[in-house]
Amino acid sequence: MSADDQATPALRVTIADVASAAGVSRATATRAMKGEGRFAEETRERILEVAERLGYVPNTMAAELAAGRTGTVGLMLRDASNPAYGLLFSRLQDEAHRRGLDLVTVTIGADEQGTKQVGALHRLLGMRVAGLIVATGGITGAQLEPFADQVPILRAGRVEDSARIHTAHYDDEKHGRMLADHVIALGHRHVVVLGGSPEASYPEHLRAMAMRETLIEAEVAVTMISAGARPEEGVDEALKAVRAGATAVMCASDYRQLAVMRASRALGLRVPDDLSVTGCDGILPGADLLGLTTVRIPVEAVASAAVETMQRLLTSGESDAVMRQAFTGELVPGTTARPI
Amino acid sequence: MSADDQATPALRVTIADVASAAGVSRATATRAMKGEGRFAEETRERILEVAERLGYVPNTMAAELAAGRTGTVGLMLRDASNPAYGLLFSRLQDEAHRRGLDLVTVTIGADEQGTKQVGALHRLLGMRVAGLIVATGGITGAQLEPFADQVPILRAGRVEDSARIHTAHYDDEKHGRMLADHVIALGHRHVVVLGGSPEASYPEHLRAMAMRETLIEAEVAVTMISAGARPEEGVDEALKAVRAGATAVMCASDYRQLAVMRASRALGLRVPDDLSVTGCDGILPGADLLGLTTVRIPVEAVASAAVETMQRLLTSGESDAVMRQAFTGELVPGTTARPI
DNA sequence: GTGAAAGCGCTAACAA
DNA sequence: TTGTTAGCGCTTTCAC
Repeated sequence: MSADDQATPALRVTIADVASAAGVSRATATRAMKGEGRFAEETRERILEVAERLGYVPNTMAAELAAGRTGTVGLMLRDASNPAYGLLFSRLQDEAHRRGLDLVTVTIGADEQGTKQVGALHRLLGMRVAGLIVATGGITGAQLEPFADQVPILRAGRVEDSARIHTAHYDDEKHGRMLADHVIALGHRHVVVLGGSPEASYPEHLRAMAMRETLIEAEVAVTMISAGARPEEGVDEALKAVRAGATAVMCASDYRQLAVMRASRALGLRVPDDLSVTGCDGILPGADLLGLTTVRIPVEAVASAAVETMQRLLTSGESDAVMRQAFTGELVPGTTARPI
Repeated sequence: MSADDQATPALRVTIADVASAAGVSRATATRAMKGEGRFAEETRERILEVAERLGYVPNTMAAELAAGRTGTVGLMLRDASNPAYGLLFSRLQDEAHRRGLDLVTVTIGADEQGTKQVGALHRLLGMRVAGLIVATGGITGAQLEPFADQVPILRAGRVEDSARIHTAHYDDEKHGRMLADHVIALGHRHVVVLGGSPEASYPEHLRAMAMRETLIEAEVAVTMISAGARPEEGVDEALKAVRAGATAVMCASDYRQLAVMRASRALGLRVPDDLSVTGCDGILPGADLLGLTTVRIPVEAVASAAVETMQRLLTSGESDAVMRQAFTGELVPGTTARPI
């Protein structure tokens, strides 16, 4: 039997084609293909072989529509060009793979206003995903909340204000404190804190506020600069403060730290001889070569907690208590900050 | 528990609910919602309002199943923890947004063997995506080809051997040549080329071979090292060659370059005083501060060509000629390579 | 301008 | 063990 008019797989092949080619009914074909229910092993092999030969690819939409459930978890991601998010994305995927969860991802440009974000949310909800992991600050808890009793929702990476949404996040405040303690221990008495405004980056804001508070408690003079999203913003102002006597610039992210180092170099200021600089994230490949003083955020821990929690929510009826898990990173002393 | 579930949006709301609440038929509701076909403007407003109030979220699976087509393009991505892929991902998303295409992404761990990769491919195909952009080397042209006449397929980032698959890729060979020319111009006469094996990274392999060829043509002595995927591999061997007289190490990626710099530092070798080092990618934030001598790959151009081409394939009947577009990056002289 | 009805491809009882 | 029969939620002619 080698009359192969079916040499090329066609996506139009339906289970009905497979069934009739194998001489069985659609129901039998379905059961055999997924190995559930009762069927003769011999039949199964024949069906599988026919399916293979015809290039049958099950239509997921139809399957899930009929079954009334989805096997996939939706992931809303922030711009992956930031290595911190890229790595989180990567680790979430790995962990999901390991646990047998399928992830489907949509991302939203950081610059978009609410509209697109909600559009992306609706696209995922429209797919009737079984769960939702949100790894972007662009969408608020309030926007998510209405759907929280339809599908388990977990925010990954940053804290969540809504009481009905689970989280696995970085302990941004603690990170801010760790860095501030380090700078204090180095003996700095006048420090610039350069962070994003709450709207630009809430995590950065949390870090910056924690730094500020910790520094003030230690009676260190603080110059606060709240900048926009672009890392270059506020750098000039920070260096102005340095010329006015500050000895260290604490940045709320590695990106800003790099911007400060760049600008310092351009002005002939040496790091750490003329000023100390710290960041936060510790994800950049090459951060070690630059000697960045920073905190390495616990991406792996957050990713695995996020996926693990999601899986639990999916299996055990979704009536669990709301999970809120914070993870602490590690101080990387580096060489961009030195004793005064 | 109160019996008031009208207030909370429910994913279970179907268009039938909306229709009956608005006192129309499902057909009318559909038309009004998408603004196609004939309907009274007044009716439309009423329906929209009801839908909003009920928290209606259209079931995408049902819609696309019924309509027999999908509005989304599938993206297969390689591990986004590599900033080069993270950035490509990000730019592809941006460009797709701009052009009104919806992207749904699946990624595959780099370590997986064919099985998972094919699984991911089938998941996308199962969703009956309208097109496919493949940005991972983990899946071969041969595996893709069978589906090429069902759905337009475009490979982004690296060259494709299959004659039926469109591409928008980096000109890896040219990049290799550009870097080699630079090193030759600096006067190096004995150079180590450190790249990945073809299996570990095909783009790296192409770059390394082009470097080798260019160097040899200029009668430069070349020591080739073909390493595995991990950037540390082959570094010791490269430095051994340096001690044996080589004056430059040309790496096929920035990652390897960083590894070489790290190891050099550990051994007390200074870059570029004791040896020159080059890389390739130029994507790392902070690459400028490290002064990496590299080629900045044209991620933006590839991303926008990829999406543009896909959109064209989607609109104009998919019988277009196969597109093959190569993009060249820019040499970044840096300070890690200096004249001998 | 609107509604009735016939599916899209698949799954899941329930019979046979 | 296998086939029959309803749908899943939505779109889309084609009458009204």
